[in-house]
Amino acid sequence: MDWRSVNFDWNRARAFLVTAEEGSLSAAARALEITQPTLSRQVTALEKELGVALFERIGRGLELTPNGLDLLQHVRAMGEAANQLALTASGRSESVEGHICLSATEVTAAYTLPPLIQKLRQQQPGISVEIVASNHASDLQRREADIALRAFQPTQPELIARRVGDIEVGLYASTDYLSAIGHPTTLAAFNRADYICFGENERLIEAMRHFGLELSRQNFPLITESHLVHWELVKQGLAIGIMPADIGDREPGVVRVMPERSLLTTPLWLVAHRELKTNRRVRVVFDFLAQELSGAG
Amino acid sequence: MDWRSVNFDWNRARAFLVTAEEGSLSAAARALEITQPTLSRQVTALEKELGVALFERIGRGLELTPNGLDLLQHVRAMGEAANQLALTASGRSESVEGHICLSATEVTAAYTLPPLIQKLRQQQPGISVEIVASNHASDLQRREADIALRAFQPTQPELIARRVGDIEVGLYASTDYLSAIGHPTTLAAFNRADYICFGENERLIEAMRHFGLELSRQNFPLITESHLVHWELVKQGLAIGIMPADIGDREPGVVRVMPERSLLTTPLWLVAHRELKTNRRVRVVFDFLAQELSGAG
DNA sequence: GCCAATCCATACGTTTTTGCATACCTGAAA
DNA sequence: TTTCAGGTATGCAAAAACGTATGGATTGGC
Repeated sequence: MDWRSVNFDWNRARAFLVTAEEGSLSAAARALEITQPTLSRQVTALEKELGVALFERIGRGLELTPNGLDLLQHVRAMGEAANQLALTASGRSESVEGHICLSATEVTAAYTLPPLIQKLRQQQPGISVEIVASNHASDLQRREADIALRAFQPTQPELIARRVGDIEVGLYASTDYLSAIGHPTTLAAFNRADYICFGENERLIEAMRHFGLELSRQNFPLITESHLVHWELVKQGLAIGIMPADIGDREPGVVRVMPERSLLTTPLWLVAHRELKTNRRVRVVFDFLAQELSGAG
Repeated sequence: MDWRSVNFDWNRARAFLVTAEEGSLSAAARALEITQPTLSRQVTALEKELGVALFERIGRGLELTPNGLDLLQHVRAMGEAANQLALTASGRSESVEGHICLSATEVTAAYTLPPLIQKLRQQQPGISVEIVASNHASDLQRREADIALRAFQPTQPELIARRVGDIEVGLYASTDYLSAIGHPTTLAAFNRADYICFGENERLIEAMRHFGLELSRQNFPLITESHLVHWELVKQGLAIGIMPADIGDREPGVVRVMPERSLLTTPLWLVAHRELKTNRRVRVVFDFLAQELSGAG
């Protein structure tokens, strides 16, 4: 075969890809963990090598030229393949020692995972753990994490999932707050309380309606995307919030609202990429978490 | 976005691809125009970086491991995208000076192209020309050539083609050979002559049958894939062969067999990749050849 | 309108990579 | 068995790429 057209510096293509996606040389250099002058030279060299201007230097930053935009789709394809290569290669590694990245919601990351990770690290001291605490689902396909804990079953066929239990979610308030609003006991009384909302969470409002509460926008004077900030607001007596029962019940100064009624039960899924499940280290951590969460749940 | 899984040395992936496809480090190094030790170190470094053994060093050469085979498909995808990148980038170049690669059959390359290229180089001294003389169609998609001359219309939509004339093909023999077989004049007499065959060319035999000749395997004692060797055999009086009329008629000592009858007329197409046609140099050469061949044909 | 922040390009010393020469190995043929 | 051809790995000097430091330029906020 003729390899002439493949025989250019592929690292320069990578430099072009990340620069275009990140929008600036500096940001791309940070992402690739190299310095900005190096990346600048790589991109310039690629432009010279191809004989095509990829970026227009305008003021503070770069802008893709029409030619650069045309060429970007091909380096994107290279990047996708490179990503798959790295993913599959990781899946072939049989080493238990090394790094693993877990993704979970803030609450799970803050309250459920720490004791499990402590136990894991006693059993497997060679494994270092990174926790991505995020309330949106990480993209396992792009390997933003190796293993994710999610409240829903993934639909993508390239992901494998195991249901490890159910989380009962309840309404919680500090005793101070309940005193301040006069120790309500009826649903009608709770309809006049303040609640904390997570952005535009329709599912949560629907669950509350099903619970029996008739809440309007005025019931949500506090909004935060951060579940941990939300929990602090609850603990400090600003409003009523929601929490997994096993966590909320452990919190002194906070009590469950109408504990005899169930607000919401959500499943808990362990998810990993199919390719990565062939990696021994991922398999070990996955099975460990599955056993611990199932046993505890 | 998270670029960690893309952040490995892409040149090492290229080294892996070409080594796997070529079958040995030495061959791959020749293809990439680098030295074998360099390539050896790149492949070794990739294996170490991924933590996966790609090749098994087995005696005289390398052999892909099962893991290497799995990973090969992804670097193949990277290579395809890299190829498209280079192709598209070349198409964006506006420089007239530079190199261009023409593909044609041996006969066309040897007899039709030389005067045209001479004229082209007088008009455009900055263009250097490479001729790929091959009797199978070069893969313009993989850029084995920039422009091809073909006897048929390509079907791939990514190729653009222009019909530049028709080639009349006739049967030719040396006067010495015709004397030796007794100056035959009838079809029946020519049925007892010797002919030269190009491998398994059904189309040619069908044309001869349509011409009126009833030939069997015994009529083809000489076989060669090389059209030029074939022509030498004709000139040196070993058998009857075929040739474009304008070339055959110019050859002293060789005459056309039954010139009043037409053996075959085949179109001549100029073909280029759609992406490359936006390259000014390719456009210049393409249009030059189209004009010259149309005017001459 | 000025200042701070951010970004890109260039200069120079250092690190990494490459090419050359060479040693070593295997498989086939004399 | 010896020899030879073709292939892979290692030592060392040259070349290329990289990081640090720095200058020039523009945007956004006060």
